[in-house]
Amino acid sequence: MNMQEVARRAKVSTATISRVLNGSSKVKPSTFERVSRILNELNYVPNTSARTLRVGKSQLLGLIVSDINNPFFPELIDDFEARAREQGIDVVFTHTNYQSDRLEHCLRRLIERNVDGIAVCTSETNHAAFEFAARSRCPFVLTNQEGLRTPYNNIYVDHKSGALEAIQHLAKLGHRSIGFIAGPTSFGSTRSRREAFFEAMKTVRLKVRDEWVVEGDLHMESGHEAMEQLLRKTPRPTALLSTNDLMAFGALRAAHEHGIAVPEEFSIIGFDNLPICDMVTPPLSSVDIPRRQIASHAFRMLLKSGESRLERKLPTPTVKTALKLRASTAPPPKSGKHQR
Amino acid sequence: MNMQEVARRAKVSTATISRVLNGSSKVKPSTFERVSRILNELNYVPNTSARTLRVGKSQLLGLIVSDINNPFFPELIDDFEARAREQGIDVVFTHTNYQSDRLEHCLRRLIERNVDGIAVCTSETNHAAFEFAARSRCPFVLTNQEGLRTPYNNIYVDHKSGALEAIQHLAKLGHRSIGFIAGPTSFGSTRSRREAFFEAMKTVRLKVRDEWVVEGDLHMESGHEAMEQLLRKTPRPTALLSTNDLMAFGALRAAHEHGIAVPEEFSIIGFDNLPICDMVTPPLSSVDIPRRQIASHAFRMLLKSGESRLERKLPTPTVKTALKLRASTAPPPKSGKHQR
DNA sequence: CTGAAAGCGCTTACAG
DNA sequence: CTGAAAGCGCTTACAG
Repeated sequence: MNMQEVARRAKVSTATISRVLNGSSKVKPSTFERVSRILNELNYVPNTSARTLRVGKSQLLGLIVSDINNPFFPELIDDFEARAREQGIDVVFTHTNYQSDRLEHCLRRLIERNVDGIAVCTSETNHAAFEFAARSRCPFVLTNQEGLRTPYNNIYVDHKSGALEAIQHLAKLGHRSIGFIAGPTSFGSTRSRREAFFEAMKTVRLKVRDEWVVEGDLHMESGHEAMEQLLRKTPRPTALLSTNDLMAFGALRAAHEHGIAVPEEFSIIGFDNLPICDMVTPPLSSVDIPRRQIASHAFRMLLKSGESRLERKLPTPTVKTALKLRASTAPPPKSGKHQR
Repeated sequence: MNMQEVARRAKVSTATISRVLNGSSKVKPSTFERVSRILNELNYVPNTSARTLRVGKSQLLGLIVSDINNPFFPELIDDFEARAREQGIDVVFTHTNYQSDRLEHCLRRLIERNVDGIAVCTSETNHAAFEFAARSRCPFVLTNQEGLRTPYNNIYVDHKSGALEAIQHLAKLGHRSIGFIAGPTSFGSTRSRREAFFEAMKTVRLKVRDEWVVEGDLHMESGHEAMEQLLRKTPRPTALLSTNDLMAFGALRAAHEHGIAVPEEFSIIGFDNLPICDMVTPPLSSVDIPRRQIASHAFRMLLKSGESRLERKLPTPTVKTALKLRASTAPPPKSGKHQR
């Protein structure tokens, strides 16, 4: 059932069918009415590929994330897709599994599909891939890939605001000995969280002890192990900030296993503010990354750089992180080591 | 940069370009070689819309889920997408937010895109929508929507095997008083979990007390409330099965707040086996729904019903559920009510 | 092994 | 307000 067929049955040209389909105002109301009815009766479904080929726009956006199994992403995807749907735009979704070489492949595939724009929400980076995308003229936007000065459309996530809030909160509770579970240095976002921690400690005039900075791989297990390491130190910290929530959950588990009560004997703050923070015991305080805001910015930027066909870079929005307080922090125990 | 342009530069026809692109064997090796090189130099990206229009197949599959924020779905999406990628197929992803009227809209949009098939992984049902899809001739497969006898391609999830394992496990530990947190009756999957619970109880010859069956809305908060209701009963159960993990987490939280130790004083088993089960305290035992298996079946069935253009229904695979034991169950306290 | 040509199903500038 | 016709960028049956 194509337009030809409909046109024959309605005794009009395909041009008129097309006009009715697209709600053109220059169709005589009675014709419009009649064609609409026939369209419905025939259960006509237009062919988007033909339309895309003709018009050059697909009403499709691409969304690339690192890892759909990471609970950080669903809300971001949700928000992006909801905004797209409002505008009658579909979303092709793909993920790289943190492999930067897959990024180029993903971009290419999306560009072949004539997507109108691509949001790249990955931890890993691949400049060759970005250059390729730029050459193709397909609008794209990076989230938290780069600092403020990059040639590409970009959204900047300010990790400092949230890290400072977290450290200030701990300091105000009386903590002087604060550890950090760091992430791999290969990702921009984990690097900037590390820097944010150091800077915040400086701001509140607390000394960072190198042996209290332990590196994990972002998974829960490595947080568990990092916590065990921290607990073996003498002296040991009375609180910690973790690069992400998953590792903080591991730390929570380790504390529990060692009979250390959180928050009474040890305070923990995560990073990400995953929905699961409400489900663990105690509920985990965490620095929120405003994923929905990020998604909305990305969507708007793609829309804008698509419509205006403009080549120049759009202004880079900055989104702030902020501490979401739950129940995993308290004043430090009276005299750390001798407790119990 | 289209094929015309490449053809001119390579001094061959577009037919030859197309053959090289598609790896046809009937091209003279030297020509193949030369054209390939030029293709690379020119950074040519084929136009998939044109190809789809011409060939009638899009190398695109649609995937519809109810709710991406539900941690049940990411693994399913992951598996489906991974299999698609292996075959050079992209996935358009969309979700209904549990609104059955959105289902038809989603299907229509995917069909307009000429997707080669659609996997419908939703809780809600909409028969009008399925009929519409069937009329369109676009292959689609439902997961756990229907029983074994339906005109549509379908994957059957056997909740009984897992529920029985769970109840048998509790019975073997010595539990005689087992409650159930039910889900809404509007979803097929929650209905069949309820039936599976009743049947399992019958099998182990335990009586179900109506006042120990409490209904929730699948969210954590309602599990919390359900648990509080159960704890107020006299006599009260010593264990419970929950229709899903999220509500079981709520129950866990409620127990904790009321100073009831899980599993020493109360055993809890969930349904879904979400990755988060490992992150709560104590780790939650849960009936696993083999989502990756479901996704794989769905993918294979779409591939098959696409290639053979066959109209008849494919055989319905059955996937079994099974208990995944963690740490949230133990023998009941010696004398339930008088404990402590 | 290669090319000329038709045609997939739309939209739109143009003419009336 | 409506239609005839061109053309978007591919693939493929056909001819050579």
